[in-house]
Amino acid sequence: MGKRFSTEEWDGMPERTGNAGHRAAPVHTHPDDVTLLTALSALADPVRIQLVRELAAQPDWTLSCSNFDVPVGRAAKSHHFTVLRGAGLVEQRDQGPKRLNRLRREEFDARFPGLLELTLRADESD
Amino acid sequence: MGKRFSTEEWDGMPERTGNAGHRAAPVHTHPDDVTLLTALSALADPVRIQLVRELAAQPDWTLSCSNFDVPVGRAAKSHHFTVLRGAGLVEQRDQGPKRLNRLRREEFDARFPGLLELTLRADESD
DNA sequence: CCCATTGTTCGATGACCATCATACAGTGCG
DNA sequence: CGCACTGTATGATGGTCATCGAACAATGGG
Repeated sequence: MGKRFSTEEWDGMPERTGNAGHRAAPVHTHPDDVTLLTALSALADPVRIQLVRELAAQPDWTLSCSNFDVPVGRAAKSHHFTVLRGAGLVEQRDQGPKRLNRLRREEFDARFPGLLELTLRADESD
Repeated sequence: MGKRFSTEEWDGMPERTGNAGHRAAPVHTHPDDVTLLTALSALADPVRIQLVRELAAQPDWTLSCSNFDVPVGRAAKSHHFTVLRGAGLVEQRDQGPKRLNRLRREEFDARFPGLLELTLRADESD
């Protein structure tokens, strides 16, 4: 399992570290490189729990950041996605001006078995 | 300076909730009444992770608070135990001047399956 | 080539939290 | 009783973090 990015064929892309345009590619952290403390801290926030749940409720690569309905502004939302990437929970891919998201289910669950399932359980009020 | 309990007030108190002495019984929260956010927040702290692990490494009711080896003073340690009780992770029982501890394995695991096991896994550096 | 959309960065701000030192209280023992 | 031990409460402090507004940048469409 050497590949960390889904090296798909989103357009004829040159090198660029898997980035099609001139934009700085988002910094990702593989779950294997994530600490338990980091993972728990990332999920110990109501907004981020919400983001993860909304993300899990839709197919991969269908939601851009602006599509998430959380009660914070753009800046804070961007910050939360940075945290989620740093915890190995979310992968992002640029498509045009948008940044599409994917929940790293398998990888994260392999590193922290059960944690994601626990977070996605429906019977949680807050 | 704040309000302090006088011995007289407490001498008149009825119902000491299963407490043998005159000391205020520790406030417990059952895991069923605990929010996922609360549980994750409680475990998203290096000192508390350490406390839970040390607690899990010994038989129930064998460790008093002072027996735990964490790099904080008594006051902070007491605070951490309050948080752990509030998250349904720890149960405490007074015995003499000491306060003995027990990890609520079954109950907590029933409420948050896998979370405790995840925390107790040995291959975690920080 | 302008421009709306999307997302990031930056500085500031306020809230929360972990920690400490200190004072206080309960317990049991000599 | 007096004392050592154990844990809690209080108030202060410093640090981290979530949030915002505003400025900036990238992208693609008219």
